[in-house]
Amino acid sequence: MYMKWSRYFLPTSKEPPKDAEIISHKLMCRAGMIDKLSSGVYTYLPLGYKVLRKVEGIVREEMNRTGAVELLMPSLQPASLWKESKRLDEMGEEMIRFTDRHRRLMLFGPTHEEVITDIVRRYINSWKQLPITLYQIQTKFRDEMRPRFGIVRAREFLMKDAYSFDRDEKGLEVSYGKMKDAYKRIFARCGLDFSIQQADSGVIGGKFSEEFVAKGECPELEVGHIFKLGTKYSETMKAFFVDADGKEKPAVMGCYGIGVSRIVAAIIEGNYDKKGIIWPLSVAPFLVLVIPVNPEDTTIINTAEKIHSDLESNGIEVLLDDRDISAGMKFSDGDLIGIPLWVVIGKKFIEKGKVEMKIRKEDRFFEIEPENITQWISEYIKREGK
RNA sequence: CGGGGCGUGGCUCAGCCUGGUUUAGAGCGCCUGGUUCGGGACCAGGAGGUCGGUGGUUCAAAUCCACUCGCCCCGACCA
Repeated sequence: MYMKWSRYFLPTSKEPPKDAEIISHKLMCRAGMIDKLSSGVYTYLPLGYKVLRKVEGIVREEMNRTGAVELLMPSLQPASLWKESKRLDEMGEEMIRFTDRHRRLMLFGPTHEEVITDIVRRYINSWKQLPITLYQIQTKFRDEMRPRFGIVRAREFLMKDAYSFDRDEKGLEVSYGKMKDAYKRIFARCGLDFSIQQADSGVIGGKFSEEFVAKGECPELEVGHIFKLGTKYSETMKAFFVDADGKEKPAVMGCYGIGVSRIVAAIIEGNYDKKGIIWPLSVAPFLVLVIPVNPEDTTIINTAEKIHSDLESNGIEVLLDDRDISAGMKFSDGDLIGIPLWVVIGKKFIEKGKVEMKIRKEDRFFEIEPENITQWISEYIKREGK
């Protein structure tokens, strides 16, 4: 749809809020992407939500490509399930709990091994149904002792969690390998520079885990963590299947998490300059920013609107900065929110019928005829790879 | 959870130590009019806070004391 800045909701600011420490947090606040409601609890404003959805889309595509199947589990869970897995006390205060009106202890899921194992034990009975990997993209709740760095360590955040079930260890190796490959593709597509490290499995348990750590100044990061769980949950929760030899065996599990909201921060940590964010094409909230320098000049504004609708009809997401403010402010805001390509319509259009393109990441302008814009952009996308 | 810090218009902050000319200020933002319009313009006018909350000390509290709530930082912890 036609998107004009004046009709959008994009509150940028010159100053970062006092409590922002790391660059991604500062920029997300200044670029009008997020708003803090409470410690570790954030609203994704339209621009931030758009980026979040882009990342989510990449994660979903790559999960589906491996043959994993998406479902959606509830955030609300009965504590009884966690008693069964013996993790109720282990997770402790980090789990947000409450007693419902029937005096039943409930909790907001910090992770979903229990729920998925419960589903699988009731529906998967035969080796013929294996292997299977199920995943969801969902809001998780963790009452962090100390929320930090904006959305990097939040108490409510978006996570993709996948769970694989195999007949045996060999199968787990295959499922695990597929996920690991998918993770590499996901982070690469998001423009993240990352490393893989062996890690402590913590409360999740299992015998082996690796974490994906995004490079940057931020001391956190970890953006993904994959585990070979083995039969920890399937045995304690009795998720058995009948194998080809007629014997009952526990499913061999793996689980695979990605902090979707954390990826957004990690992308910024690795893609910014003094002026603001520089979105990789793959996750940019808009691909093109159209700037009519003087919106009172009808020739300029008409041209801007025409370019805008031409691009839109070619399936390119465009934001038109139709605000009645100085050009300098538009440029500053444009740099801040990091839209990859700009089309600037100003005096050069009046003088010689040319507009200017700016490539954000190169911080470079060049002239172009208005009728060539769409083609140039299509080629640029192809060249840069989206 | 231990240690430290901070809460004053939408945002960033000054004032607090040495209570009383402060009808509580500034910058940014916002509104109106005008001049501007290629890198966060300028002039003039204007709106907006009772100083996180409660209680106390005092003739008098944004300023002192106590409690409380919220937020941030360091540490420990962290799929």
